[in-house]
Amino acid sequence: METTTFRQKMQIAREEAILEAVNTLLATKGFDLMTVDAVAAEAGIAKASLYRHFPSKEDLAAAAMMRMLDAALAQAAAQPEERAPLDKLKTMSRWAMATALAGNMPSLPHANSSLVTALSKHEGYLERVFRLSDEMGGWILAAQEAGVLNPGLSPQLILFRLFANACDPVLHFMKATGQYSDEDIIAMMLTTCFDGLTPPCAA
Amino acid sequence: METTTFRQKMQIAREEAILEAVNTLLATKGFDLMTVDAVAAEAGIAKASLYRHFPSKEDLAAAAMMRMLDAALAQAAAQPEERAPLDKLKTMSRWAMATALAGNMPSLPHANSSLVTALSKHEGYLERVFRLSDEMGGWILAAQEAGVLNPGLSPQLILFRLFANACDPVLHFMKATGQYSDEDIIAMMLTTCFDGLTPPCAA
DNA sequence: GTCTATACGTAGATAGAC
DNA sequence: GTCTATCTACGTATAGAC
Repeated sequence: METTTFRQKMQIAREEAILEAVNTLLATKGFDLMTVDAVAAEAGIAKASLYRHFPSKEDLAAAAMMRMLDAALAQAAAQPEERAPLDKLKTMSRWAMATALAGNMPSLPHANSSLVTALSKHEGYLERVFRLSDEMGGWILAAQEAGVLNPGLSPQLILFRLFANACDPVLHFMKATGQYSDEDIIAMMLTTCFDGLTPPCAA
Repeated sequence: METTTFRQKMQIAREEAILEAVNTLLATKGFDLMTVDAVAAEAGIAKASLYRHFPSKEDLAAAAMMRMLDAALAQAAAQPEERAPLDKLKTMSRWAMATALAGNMPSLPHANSSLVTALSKHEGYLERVFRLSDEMGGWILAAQEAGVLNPGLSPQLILFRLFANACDPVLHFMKATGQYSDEDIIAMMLTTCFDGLTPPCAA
């Protein structure tokens, strides 16, 4: 059975290369402007071969999104048990923004495209989204109970805002000024997200 | 000269109808998925006639963006002189989010499309963006001096965050839950944007 | 100035050889 | 399983009649 196993490994490696290409292209050009030709070229494979691995452009993107969500879930799982919930949330947000600034965060189109409708029915994708939401949702509730997140806010709203950090255009605007390092930008985003634009408590 | 005047009025009315269609389609589908055929159909005009008014799809979108910016500038000009700078900023943000929730905020593609490159060289568009930025930038500085906006933050960052509110996906996520009115959502967005996610000052 | 009809390019997907 | 070559659909833009 060694042959089969080897072939499987090759297959997985090939698919990993494809998804890496999709990831980059989804991050830089977005789904609509990402062409399957470009994915094939970037992955160094013929387009027809690519379609042997993934049946459609939507499946291609869905696989890349799931890959990113798996990375996020791994980040979540890697959080030290003793870390405070609020710090877990900030760490997740930091990771997501760093990924985005590095050009490795695949982003969905805002508007109704074929992709969103496909994803909204995609089991594997939804399962991962829910799992990540549950985990972070737990931290949010804990942080609210601990009094370090505003208990008056809907946990859902907080979750959405944290998710939205990953694809916030402000990240790229600030980067485009050329005045700040990625770390600077992330720090500013975290400060303004959690503490707002108003001055800190006059204490 | 009445004939000419009448024709001009007709021309303007026709172009207004076209831009209204573009505005809606840009808001719902985005630039890439907006087809010129759809614009023509929505405006009740033949595609070839449409190209008599606007030389390209990019010009079409640029005109819609300028129309939106003019509306924003009108909002800015309509602010009562005596209103505090911070309230002027909030009013602008409220207007932008209400427009977005109503499906009337044309949004740019994040990624590099033909539109962004076209807009980045478009005089009329840039002039309006700068004019709006200057006006709001002045209010930001005043609010920082008054101590109601964090003086430690870059005014540019604050401006970007306010602009980003208009196209924040959280708006539509919250709307999709069906639990909140537009006013509720706007209030929540304003609170979290200005005061953050952490609890209010313990006073 | 508006229409119908069409040119032209391109993108997603497939056929069929190897 | 991978390739080259191709199909089909569609989107931007234009030609030419009225």
